[in-house]
Amino acid sequence: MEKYNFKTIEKYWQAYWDDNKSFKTNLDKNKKKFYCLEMFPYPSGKIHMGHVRNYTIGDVLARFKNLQGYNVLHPMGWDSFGMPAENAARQNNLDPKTWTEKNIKVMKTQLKKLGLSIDWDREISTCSPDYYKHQQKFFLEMYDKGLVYRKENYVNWDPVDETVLANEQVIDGKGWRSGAPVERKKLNQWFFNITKFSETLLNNLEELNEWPNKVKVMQKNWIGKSYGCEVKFKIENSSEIKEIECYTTRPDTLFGMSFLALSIDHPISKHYENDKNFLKFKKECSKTGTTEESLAAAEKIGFKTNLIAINPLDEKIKVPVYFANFVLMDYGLGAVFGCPAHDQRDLDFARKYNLNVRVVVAPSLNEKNFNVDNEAYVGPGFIINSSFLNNLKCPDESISKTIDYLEDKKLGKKKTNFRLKDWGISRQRYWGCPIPIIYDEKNKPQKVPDDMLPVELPKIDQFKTSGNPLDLDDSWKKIKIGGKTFTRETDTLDTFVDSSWYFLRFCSPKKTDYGFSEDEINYWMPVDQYIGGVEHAILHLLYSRFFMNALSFENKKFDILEPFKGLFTQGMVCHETYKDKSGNWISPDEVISLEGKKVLENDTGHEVKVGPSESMSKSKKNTIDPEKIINNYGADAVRLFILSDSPPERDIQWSDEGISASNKFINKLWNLNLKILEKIKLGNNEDPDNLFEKNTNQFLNDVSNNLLNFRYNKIIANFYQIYNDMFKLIDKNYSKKTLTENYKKILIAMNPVIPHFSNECLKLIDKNLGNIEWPKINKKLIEEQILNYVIQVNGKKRGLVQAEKDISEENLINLVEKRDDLKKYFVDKTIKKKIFIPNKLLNIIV
RNA sequence: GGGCGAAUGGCGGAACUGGUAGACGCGCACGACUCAAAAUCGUGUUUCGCAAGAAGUGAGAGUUCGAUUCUCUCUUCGCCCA
Repeated sequence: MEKYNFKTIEKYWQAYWDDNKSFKTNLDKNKKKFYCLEMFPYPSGKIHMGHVRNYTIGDVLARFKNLQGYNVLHPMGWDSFGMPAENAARQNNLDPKTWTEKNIKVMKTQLKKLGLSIDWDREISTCSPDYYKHQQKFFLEMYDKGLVYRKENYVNWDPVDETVLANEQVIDGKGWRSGAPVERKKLNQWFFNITKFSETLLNNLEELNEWPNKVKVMQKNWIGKSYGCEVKFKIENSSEIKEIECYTTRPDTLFGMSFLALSIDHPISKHYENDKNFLKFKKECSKTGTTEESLAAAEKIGFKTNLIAINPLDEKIKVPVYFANFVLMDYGLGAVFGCPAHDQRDLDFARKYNLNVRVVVAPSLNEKNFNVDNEAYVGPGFIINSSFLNNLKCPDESISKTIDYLEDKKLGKKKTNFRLKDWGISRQRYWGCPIPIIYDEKNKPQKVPDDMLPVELPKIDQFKTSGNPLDLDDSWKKIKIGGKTFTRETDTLDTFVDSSWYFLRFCSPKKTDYGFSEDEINYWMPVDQYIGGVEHAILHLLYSRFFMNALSFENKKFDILEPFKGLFTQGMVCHETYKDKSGNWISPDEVISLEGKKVLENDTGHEVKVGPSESMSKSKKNTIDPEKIINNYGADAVRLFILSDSPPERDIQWSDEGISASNKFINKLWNLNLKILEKIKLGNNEDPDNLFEKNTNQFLNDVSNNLLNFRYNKIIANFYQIYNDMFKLIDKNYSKKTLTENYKKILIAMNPVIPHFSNECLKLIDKNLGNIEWPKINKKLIEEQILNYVIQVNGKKRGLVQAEKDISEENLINLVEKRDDLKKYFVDKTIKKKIFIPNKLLNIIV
């Protein structure tokens, strides 16, 4: 058996595609376009298997659409701002730019080795001023439109590193690097007014019918539209504070209220600024993080004021007013009323401070003595103990009736509320896009003048261990315009901003005066198929959708507002995990498999504990380096395997057996190919049977269908099947014409998955092949003329009968009666009924 | 706690709108080639049974001539939100 020399052949074709710019795309209004985009990578150092999977899935689609004659846009770029670069710079004493650029170079070479059909002339990098200068323009445009504003907001502050932490950098309330308890700190920050589009972002989800439903559900929950009511509570005993307004989604439980709770940032807190105990309480609260999750986990604590609030529905119900750590200022009005019987949080609070618990909802009308102990009742039922609301069905009738009543009496008003908050975009970091704002002597923000854009990052040689370098660099920070001194904004933009419009930039990557050309956007957008990990299902996708709306707000720039027509979220790549005796993780490279199951440590020969397969991660050391695998088996084998074992939306197990099977298969294909070439050379004896042609068309049909439905694992099964078919048939004597035509079609159908192999084989058949096209399928050949009919007796399969297509019921029964092995099941019995499904089955009921 | 989804051989997974369960691959077993091994090729491989046959798609019910597929209840696992 001859070995397929993937090294030479893959190198040849990759150079060929590069030299000929085979995947270069231009706007061509006469051709139907297809925009295929995979989420662009963060240049962290080397590509990982997740990238391999993501980009292989996309590449198969792009190549398929190319063969189908579409004008395919398939670009690649780098999401190159972000914290890892700063961390690496600190560690290695260099600047983030150098580190990032080196990584990009390495990863680009690696991606090319995968044989991706990418138009590299459109390559972009978000950390390049050529990219972010347009982003700064967008920022200022949005500033002019009122979509950007500044306000004070809490951040996670690491007091040791003197830096702001992202939520994921806070682990158990402590900074991930310093280990110091994280504090809440108020900072002035910039915000995008994404909530202006809450309704649009929610409603437009409905038209996205090529998105996975689960992603739409997640976005819907994230936006979190709720219907409720703002209720006014009179304050009895204060000359300064007359009333407090609360937002609630459950006004029907008002009669069960036993306290009012305010956020510590509620305007009323100003009245307590001189109260030592309140300040102490506030400090206590600042110890819990800023996330909803950490607040939910934290103990509920309160600070009791002297205020007494009156229930608007019953003036006899008077309750104390607390400041509480679980009320957030940016949800609703920063004030809620507590109904302990029907809200777990309120119940915990009430038990702690010995407050009244009054049940106002019972599961059914015969349970009027229903009681709540330490578990709040939040289910449906009927209203009790609530005067005129009694017996209303909850929540169907009770909520709307209460709101009507409150509105009628001018005690409250109906209000829809969104969970979605405005997008805080300030980051106290160096390695990001500078915010194009300067402050005058009075600290008033001003736009950086247009002719001074882009605001570029200053070059830095060394990273101090703490603080933001931009803040420390006065030569950059201070700027003189027209004799006046200004101070630059030293925060940079959240990197999610960079990735919120990169898909637009790909349409006009070289345009210098603006971020994109409207003409090109209107041709290429929307992205027909977007492919990436489900971990970006909420933020990245929502922000991108917001950006389209924001850019076109008050000044229509393009025809479409939804950036991604189709979305596909691929699963992760997993691998077994290994630990040594002392419980340290061991990488697969250090583990050796002997006599089947026993797994030993390579160096020491010690036995290794094999753990469950988990998504590949550096911390668990269960990663496999794609470049090594490509070097050992070739890109085609890797592409084949990464698609073969599991449906692309599910997690896949990486296995040595798997990749080696793919490698073997390509070698088998190669040897079959040599045999076919020989047969083509010889072939002149006409074998009348057209099985080869029939199988070919069946194969084309299956592959086409599976390609369109993202059933890539089944495509690989189709490959194995057609190989098995060809292998069986190759000893027959087909004509040169039959062999050549059909084998070519098979190779073309394999081209999207194993492009190097396919191109090489096609070249061997026909040197002057030229452009290849997706073959037309002859459906007539696929339709069977002789079918296997299933014969059931009482619904149980008893055998098969071969008969011609479209046979009548009577004729089929005649055939069955001639078969002793089938006849025996019903011959002595009375036939009650016969069910005949044309071209499928016959069920005899006795 | 709420929402969404999944569960099929030793393993990854097939089965189009209810109509042959287990395609295809891995693994395993046996055989061929070889002094031998690797590689390669051939045969077999859901379970029980010598066989005829029976059972079988997480568990239990239901609808149906017929259910992996539809409905309900439960169990376990995954993801998202809290």
